[in-house]
Amino acid sequence: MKQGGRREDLVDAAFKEIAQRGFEGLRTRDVAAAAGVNVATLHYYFPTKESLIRGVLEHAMDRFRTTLEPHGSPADQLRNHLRAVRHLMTTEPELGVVMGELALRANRDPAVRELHDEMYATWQKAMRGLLRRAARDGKLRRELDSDGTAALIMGTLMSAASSPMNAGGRGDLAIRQLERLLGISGSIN
Amino acid sequence: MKQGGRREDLVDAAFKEIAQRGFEGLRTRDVAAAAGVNVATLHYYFPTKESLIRGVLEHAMDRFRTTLEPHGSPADQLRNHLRAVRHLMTTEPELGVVMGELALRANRDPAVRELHDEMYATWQKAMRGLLRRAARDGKLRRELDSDGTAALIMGTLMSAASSPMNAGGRGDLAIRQLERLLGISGSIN
Amino acid sequence: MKQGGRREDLVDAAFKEIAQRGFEGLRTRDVAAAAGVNVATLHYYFPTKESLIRGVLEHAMDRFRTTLEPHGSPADQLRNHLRAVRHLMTTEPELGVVMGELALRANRDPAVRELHDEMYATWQKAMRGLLRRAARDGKLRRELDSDGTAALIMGTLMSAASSPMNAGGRGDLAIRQLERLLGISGSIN
Amino acid sequence: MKQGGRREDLVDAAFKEIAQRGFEGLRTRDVAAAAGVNVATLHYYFPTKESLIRGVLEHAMDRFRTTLEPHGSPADQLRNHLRAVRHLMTTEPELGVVMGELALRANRDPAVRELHDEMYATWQKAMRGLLRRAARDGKLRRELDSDGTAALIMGTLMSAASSPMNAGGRGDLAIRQLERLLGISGSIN
DNA sequence: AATGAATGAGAGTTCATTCAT
DNA sequence: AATGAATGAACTCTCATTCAT
Repeated sequence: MKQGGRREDLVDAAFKEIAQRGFEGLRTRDVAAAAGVNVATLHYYFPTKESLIRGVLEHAMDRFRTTLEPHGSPADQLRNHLRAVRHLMTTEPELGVVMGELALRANRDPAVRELHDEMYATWQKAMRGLLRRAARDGKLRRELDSDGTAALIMGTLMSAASSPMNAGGRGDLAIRQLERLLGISGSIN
Repeated sequence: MKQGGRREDLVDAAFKEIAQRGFEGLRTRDVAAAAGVNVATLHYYFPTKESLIRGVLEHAMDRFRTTLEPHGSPADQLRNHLRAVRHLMTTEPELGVVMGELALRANRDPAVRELHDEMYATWQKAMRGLLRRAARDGKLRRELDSDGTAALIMGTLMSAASSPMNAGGRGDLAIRQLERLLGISGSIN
Repeated sequence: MKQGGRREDLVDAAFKEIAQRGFEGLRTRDVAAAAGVNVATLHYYFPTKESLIRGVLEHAMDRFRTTLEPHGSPADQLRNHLRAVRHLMTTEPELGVVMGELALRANRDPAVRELHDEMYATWQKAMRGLLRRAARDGKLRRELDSDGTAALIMGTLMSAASSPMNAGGRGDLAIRQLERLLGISGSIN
Repeated sequence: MKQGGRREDLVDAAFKEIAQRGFEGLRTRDVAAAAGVNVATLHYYFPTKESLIRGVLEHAMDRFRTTLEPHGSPADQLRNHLRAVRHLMTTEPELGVVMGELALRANRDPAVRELHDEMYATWQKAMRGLLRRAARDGKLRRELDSDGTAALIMGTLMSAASSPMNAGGRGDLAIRQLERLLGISGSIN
């Protein structure tokens, strides 16, 4: 599963570090140590700490994108999407935390902001497409075909993924309720 | 509007600093300077940086609590509550960011975690009370009287308040849509 | 026994502090606290830390001088003197430590050096007087009537009083042996 | 004479600094500067100030041990030992001062205490061995074969080495007198 | 490609001292 | 005579970064 590659190792280590201690507690030395190399080696691959962080964010977003890529039967995609997040929250709680850190950082770091907005735009477009198609198929009430619903879903998912309110299993209450409200709380579960 | 008090000044300054640069960028020296005092003075009031942060968080949560305290006509309380957040997001975007930082930090700092959970529990209790009474009054569909709805509302509000997705005015799309879904998108707007 | 007096209280507190933590660990705040007053009050009585230290040293030397003042029967004075130190070591081990600190500090602080030398000179004069008179009375071998013996006695006493080698009761071994060597290990014990 | 090695340089510099200003006046920056490196470099070798101090103490005790290691003809060892200290006092007065600081610090710092006691025990054992053998050879009065004499010698030596009473050449008065009393004031001088 | 050693620029914290009251 | 509040200067320690090897 792992195929080495110093760069990847370093990004992985940094990812875990951020998930555990936040940007606040991110130390190049710790990352290097966790990856089993010298700090100087880290700087060979990532000239600055910022560049390392950028690497982590790209990686995190890739992971997010990949996992959430709608797939499966055409009409169930929306349902699947939400379910995928519920699943992700359990399997990889770290990802949620890192996404949260990313979101917060986007507020003040223009470079991160750009990454964030790009990802958000992509997501939103996909989301809207799904909603529209679902509505057209009669699987969704007409009035839900909107940017508002996309925003609501995305907000709920993000907060579910990153907030400590959701630790301890009761995390997906909100998502489930949203599914019910949207009328897509599929039989398949 | 301002009534002095070094302690308050320092907390205010730290609050703004966190909102602007995150915990990551919080520097005692900058806080002190912003409050117009020497660093040593800061440490006279707050022995450690951690204690200053705690001060800020308590302050932030107080502010949040106060603002969101449901008031006004009895049946409209829920509506008012949501509206208050929408309003808060515009007036004081900083508060949202700080709450976001708080939430993230709660994931790794037990002391913060405690503060967070306490606030969350209080809020949830209030929320559920509101939902129940609204349902009893016939203003809300029966099936919405639940923990899930409370979680959904709170998640949406939090994410609306702290995420950069919502900057630039389109922030309250999600909340509005939620109101519509709940059937409380009151004529009063 | 205690008749108040802020100055004395402060000196006492500082003395104890030095005995416990050395000059290295002496903090004006701690001294003030131990004396039950504010730091500013301490500075009212002692404008600088140095002046407080000076006060402590004078106090310590007074205590040393007083205790060791040869008294009692004329010929036994020497014996009594040594015995007094042995006694002092048990009763007030703190005094020894402080005298040790004083001696060390004298190496680099001219003001302390002056105090130290003055005390040393006085002591040495008294010592020599004692030795001479004891020798004249036939209580001491002639060849011991010298500066060397005085130096030996004083060195032994000082080291016995301040060195951790002597903690735990086995401290006065050296003094006893010295008494035997000098032939004054009196029947009175 | 000097063979480099940053660690050694730093220890040397710290040693001199302590001799000159005491623990009280020991500043990492000064030590680093004296060794010609940045403070951060000092912390590269010694993570904390305490660890640097420990390094210095070990070094000092090594130096002490080495110098005082009894060598030369078997019966003269005792004499040589005392003479070596007299010599050391003139050649390296700093060592005495540092040993004094060490002794004082041992009173309150358990780690230092351990070092001190260990060295003391070693020394005492060697001393007693010497005394016994000298007595057996008939070079020493029988009644001197004791822990008391060992303690007396050691106390005298320590105080001679570290006390300001001994500055200015008249330092070895006490040792000489002790030699005379013990009857070992050898013709060799 | 990798590292041990080194560093400049801070960071948080401490402390003797001052001053208005 | 006493204090709470304030400060400048300094201290130890940290960290991203560089560089010779």
